[in-house]
Amino acid sequence: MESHYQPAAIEKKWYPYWMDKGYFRSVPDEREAYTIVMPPPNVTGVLHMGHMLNNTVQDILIRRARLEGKNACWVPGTDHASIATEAKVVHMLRDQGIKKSDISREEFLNYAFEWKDKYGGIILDQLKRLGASCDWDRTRFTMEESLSEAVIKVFVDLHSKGKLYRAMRMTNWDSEAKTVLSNEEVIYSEEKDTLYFLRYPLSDDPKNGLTIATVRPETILGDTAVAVHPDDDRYKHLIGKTVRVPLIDRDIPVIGDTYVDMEFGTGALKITPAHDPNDYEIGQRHNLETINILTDDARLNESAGMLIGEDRFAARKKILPMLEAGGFLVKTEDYIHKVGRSERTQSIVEPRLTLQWFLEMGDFAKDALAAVKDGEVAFHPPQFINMYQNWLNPDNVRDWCISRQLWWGQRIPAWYLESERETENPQSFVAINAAEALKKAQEVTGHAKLTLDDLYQDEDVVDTWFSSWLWPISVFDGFHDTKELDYYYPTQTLVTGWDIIFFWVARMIMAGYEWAPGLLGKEKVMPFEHVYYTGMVRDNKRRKMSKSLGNSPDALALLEKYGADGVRFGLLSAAAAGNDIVFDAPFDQKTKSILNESQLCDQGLRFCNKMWNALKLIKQWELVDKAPTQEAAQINALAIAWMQEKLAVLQQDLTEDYAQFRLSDGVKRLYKFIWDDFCSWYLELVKPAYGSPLDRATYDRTVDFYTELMNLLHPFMPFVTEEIWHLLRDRASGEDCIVTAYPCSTSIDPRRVEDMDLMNEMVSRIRELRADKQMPMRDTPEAWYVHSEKAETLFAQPGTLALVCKMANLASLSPVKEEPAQSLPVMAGTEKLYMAYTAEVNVEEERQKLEEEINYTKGFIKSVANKLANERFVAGAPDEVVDRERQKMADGETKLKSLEESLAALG
RNA sequence: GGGCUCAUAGCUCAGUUGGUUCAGAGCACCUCGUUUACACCGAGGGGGUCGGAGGUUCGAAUCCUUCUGGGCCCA
Repeated sequence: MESHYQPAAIEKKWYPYWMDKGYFRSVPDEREAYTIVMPPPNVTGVLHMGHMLNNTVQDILIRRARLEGKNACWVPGTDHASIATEAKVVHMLRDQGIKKSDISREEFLNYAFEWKDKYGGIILDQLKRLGASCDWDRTRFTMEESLSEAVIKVFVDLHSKGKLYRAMRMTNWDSEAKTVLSNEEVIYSEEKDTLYFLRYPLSDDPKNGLTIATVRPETILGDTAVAVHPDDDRYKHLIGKTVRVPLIDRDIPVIGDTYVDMEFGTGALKITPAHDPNDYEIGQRHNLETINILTDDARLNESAGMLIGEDRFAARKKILPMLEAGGFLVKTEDYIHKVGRSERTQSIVEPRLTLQWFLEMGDFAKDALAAVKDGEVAFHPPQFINMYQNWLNPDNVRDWCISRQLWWGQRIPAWYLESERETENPQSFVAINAAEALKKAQEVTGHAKLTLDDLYQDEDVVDTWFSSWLWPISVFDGFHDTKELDYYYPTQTLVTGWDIIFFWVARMIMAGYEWAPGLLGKEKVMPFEHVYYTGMVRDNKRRKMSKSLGNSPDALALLEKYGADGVRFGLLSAAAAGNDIVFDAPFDQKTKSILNESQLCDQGLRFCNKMWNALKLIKQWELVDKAPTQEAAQINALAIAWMQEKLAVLQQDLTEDYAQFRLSDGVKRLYKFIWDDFCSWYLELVKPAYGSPLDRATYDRTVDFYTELMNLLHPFMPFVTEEIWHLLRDRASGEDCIVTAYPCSTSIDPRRVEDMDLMNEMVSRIRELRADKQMPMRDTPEAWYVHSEKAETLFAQPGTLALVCKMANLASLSPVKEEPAQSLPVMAGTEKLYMAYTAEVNVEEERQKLEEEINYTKGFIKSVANKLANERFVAGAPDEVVDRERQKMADGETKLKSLEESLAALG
């Protein structure tokens, strides 16, 4: 056997093996289903730390369910990611010298699908390296035919229910990509700008006027009012009058609105409803005219009245000297404010009114909120309900703009009359295809002779979330056929990041309650029972790890270096549910780039090595039928009984960890158990003396224990556990760790643990004393214990004395009444022991140590006594707390007595 | 501006209805050690007034108020 654990070869071996055996495959049967749908990563994605964490968690839950004998089904897939993918394809085409505007929609989509086929599966292959046990036969893609059909069906359904409408809305406009951006596609950051102070003369008294402050002087051409605070003494007399917009001499009213911040700028605010979201709202309140002065690529249009055709920034440069010449520019100030830029093109986002499809969210939000409040969908950790509630309460919820000006996505199934192409809000005909739309158009207009040529389809596609909100239903083709949906839905657990709690989680809940009842004929059907939120993976500066920042280590490099088990351990041990995790990959100061290193993952790899060596130890023992000595037999019996008891408790604790989704605690618990309890204590207990063999019965039990531990650890670290599981015993075909349910140990007698804890304490204290006196390992001194009820009960059990001797390396341990000559005392809890010590004792040093401990113990007793003397404590605290205090008092006094005796004995 | 969340050892975090005079773990650091599974190891050790201030309570890391400082969402 290799001296060190080698993850690479072992991981390469098991994954294909599991696949060949079909262990990841799920088909409906009579067993209980445990279903997880993977949050589909973007087809453009490459594996990053967030994916690894998220999918490790899902894999743990699925493997655990599989081991519990459930029909575990984990559905993988990818998301078409409209904007990101379209940007990638546009970029690729540009590299080939093809402009998007030069090709047709169909041609573009061909290129896009080609791109998807080539790169879209990369991330899924990377997940295999991590050990993800998905049912790959079920891999879905949000743009494939069945899932797209579902999107269209749902759109038509919502339209027929009257929940869709088309309206002008202030949207984030990317004037370079010529598309509306969703809020999450806009990145805000502080930028330096200039605040221009402009004077607007009063219409009826041009010598007077008021001064406003703006960072966008070119937009004055779209002004339709100036607003002041109604309580502002400087201006309130002007409300109702009109002022004149500089350069174009348009008269606009001065209005009063409490939105205005009197402290900011001059306290007077120019209102440009077409180009600012807040101004738009104020405009709505005061029935102001809305003048759009920009084209879709952010040039001034005819409505501006001047500088027509100039880009918005060029226009700003040109208008300033004109304002200055006209005496309107009062002054300028440097100004730092948040500017929104397009995530894709970096261009400054232009607020713009566009005609968009909207979905009414009021009823949806109500249902989705109720589902979580009533506990039908449980959040882990539960505090995320607060955020969810905040999002969905009626005051905050906003209708969902679902249209996107892109080609890559499901095209909106709405048709319009060619004859109304230029009108402001043409009537629409929504249907699952053009033929149906034509029928509708013929009916509605009364023109039976309309042909397809008289109609044109909406150019836009729906938001990607409008397909992914159907994911838990559509991956089972639920809108087409409910055979699989009946079995797998509702799914059990959704594992995702809290950053998409509203975009995705809430919307899936909405879709679930909207369509699953009709499809399945059930009253209320949630898409999942539990939502487990993982934290964001951040770097050591607490920034979210992302490709654009370059602060994420290379996932594949980490897998290479530490093995999948090591990385899984590292990620998970740092990841308490919901809390963000700071990943420890260090920065290289020279190159300023992140290193593909991690102490946490290294700890995981070392853990694998520890287990590997424990296996080596067990495998090298020589076996005989009967233990060579009675003492060995007795020690082994004690060790086995203890381990059995500990394992029963471990199983209970782990069950609780899973129930509460405390997976990080679970893996740490196993780490401690295997390292400390199993390796450092149990294996040392049963380890035969040098040159001696081990009895076969103990060996078998030891292999049983280790097997059980591998089963328990398997969901967390699948590869190393499968390997060790197989090397522990010869296995029949079809017998594998991944599918072998573990037997349930039951607790027999908790005293076994208490007794062992006491012996462990004694051994530790003696080892400490030996270390303190620098006693070599080969020395085996005699030792004694002082009579007490506890000690007598313990040592009456066969093998206990031998056990302490073996572990503390003592020649003997026997009862004693007086302090033996040439010995040193040691306390283990309330029990006193002596160890033979023949070398010179530094009396002064020993005295000082004892005095320190006596002082401490006295202080301890005093504090407990104070507590017990307090009537309100004795009366108010629960009985068990008071009893515990009394026990502490008694133990403290016993200990104090022993210590004082030792001090006296020093002379 | 509204809301959520966090602050515990040098670092990253536990601390589950308030109850030990030990506030835990891992890593890092220091000392010692090659004892026949493992130096990717073992045995020890240093290191915390639980962000500050006030309050409730017999008792507060834990509950309340407030302040400070991070992170995030929305506007």
